[in-house]
Amino acid sequence: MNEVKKESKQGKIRAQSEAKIIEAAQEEFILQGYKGATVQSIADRAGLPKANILYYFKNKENIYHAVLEHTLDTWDKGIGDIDPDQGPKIAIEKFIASKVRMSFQHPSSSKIYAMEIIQGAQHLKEFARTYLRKWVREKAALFQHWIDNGEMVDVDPYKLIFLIWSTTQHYADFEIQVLTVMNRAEYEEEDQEQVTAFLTDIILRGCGLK
Amino acid sequence: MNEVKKESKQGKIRAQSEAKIIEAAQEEFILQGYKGATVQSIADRAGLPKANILYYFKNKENIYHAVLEHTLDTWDKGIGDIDPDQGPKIAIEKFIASKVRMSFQHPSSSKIYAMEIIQGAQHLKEFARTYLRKWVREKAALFQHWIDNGEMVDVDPYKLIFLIWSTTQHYADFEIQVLTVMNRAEYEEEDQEQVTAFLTDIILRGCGLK
DNA sequence: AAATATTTTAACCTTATAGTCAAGTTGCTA
DNA sequence: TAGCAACTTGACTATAAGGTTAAAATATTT
Repeated sequence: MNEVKKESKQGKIRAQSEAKIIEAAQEEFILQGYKGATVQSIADRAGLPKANILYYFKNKENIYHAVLEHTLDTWDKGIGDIDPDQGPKIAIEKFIASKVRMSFQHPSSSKIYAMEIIQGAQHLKEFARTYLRKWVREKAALFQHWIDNGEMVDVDPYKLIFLIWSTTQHYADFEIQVLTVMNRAEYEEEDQEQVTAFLTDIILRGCGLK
Repeated sequence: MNEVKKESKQGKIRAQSEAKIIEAAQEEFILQGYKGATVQSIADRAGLPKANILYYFKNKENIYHAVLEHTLDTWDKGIGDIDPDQGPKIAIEKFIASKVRMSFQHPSSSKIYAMEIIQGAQHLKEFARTYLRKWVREKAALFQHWIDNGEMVDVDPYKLIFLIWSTTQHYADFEIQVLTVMNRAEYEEEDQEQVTAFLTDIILRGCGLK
C-alpha cells in the first residue's frame, strides 16, 4: 500500500527525467550502438549532466534495458489483436495497417528492436522464446484455420507473418535507404497511406483474397 | 607496370591475412557494433596479435571500410541482372531466388549492411545516392514497362522492389528471431528452397502473375 | 649468400569513458 | 518553518582500448 503511494509521489520529477533519458538514449543507441553511445552523449542529448543520468539509472546497461522495455511496450500497445471472427481479409488488413502505422509513428522503436535481433538478441532471447513464439503460434493457427476452411490460399502462415513483419518494418528500419533511393528528404503524410494500400493490395491478392 | 607485379607478389601472405581479418572483423562488428568491436577482439577471432592487425590496416576505421567493401562486393556478385526480354514472371522469380540465396549463404553480409543502414548509412550514403538509386530506377522502369503493357498488375514498382528486398533479407537479418519463434536451432537445406517457393508463390500471385 | 623487403610482436603511451563521491540545492511533509 | 527526502552536479578515479614504435624474425630477390 505504501509502495504505490510512494511511487506516485516520487514519480513527478523522476518520471519526467526517466522519459527524457530513455528518449535520448534510444536515439544514441541507434546512431552509435550500445558501446558507442556514451553516458555523456546521452546526457547531452537529454540536456542533463552526466551524473544526473547515473542517479536515475544505476549504469548504462540499465538505461539500455529501459529503452528495450519501452520498445516492447510501444510494440505491445500498437498492435491490436486479431479478432478471429472477422475473417482473414479484415484480419490481414488490420494487421498490416497497424504495423505500418507503428513503422511510421515509432521508427526508433523498430530500429532498436531490429539492431538487438541482428546482434543476436542477447537481451530479447527470453522475450522471443516465450511471448513472441506464443503470439506467432496463435496467429498462425488462426490463418491455418482459414486455410483449412478454404477462406484463403494455402500458404505457410508463419512465413506469411514474417512477410508482413518484414515488409512493414522495412519502412522504419531502412527509412534512410528508402528515402535516398527515392531521392526524398523525409516521409510525408500520404506515404503511410500509400504503403498501407500497396502492401494490403499485393498481400491480399497474394493470399487469394482479392 | 611495376605496381601490378609488386601487388601480386606481396599479395601472398597479405591477401590471406587481410581475408582472415575481414572475416573476423565482420563477425565482431555484427555482434558488438563498430565501437564495441575492439581491435583486440578482432585479433583474437582472427588468431593474430593485435599489432599485426594494425600492420595490415592502418586503423579500426579502415578495417570497417574493408568489411563494407567486401559486403558490397558480395552483394554485387550475388545478384544476377534482370534480362528485360524474359518478362516479369521470370524476372521476379530469378530476383527472389538470388536474394534468398544471398540471405542464406551470406547472412553476415546482409547483417552488416542492415546495421549500417539502420544507423544512418554514414558510410553508404554515397553508394545509395549513386549506384543503388540508379539500379532501382532501372529496375523500376522495367516493371513499369511491363505494367503499361498489361503484363502484370498495376503496383508501384519501387515498393515492389522494397518488398522483395525486405522479405528476402529478413531471413538473414532476423535469422535468430525466425529460428527462435519456430523453435529451431538452425536453418536446414530445404529452408532456402521453401522460402524461395513461398515468396515466389505469394509475390507472383500478388502481381497478378499466377 | 648478401641485401632488401615484408611480416611479426611485445611493450608502451595517450585518451576516452563508466562509474563514484561528497557537497550542495530544491521540493515535500507535518 | 523545520526537517527530511529527492534531486543536482563538479570533481575524481580506474580502466579499457586505439594506436605507435622499434626491434626481431622471416621471406624474397639478386
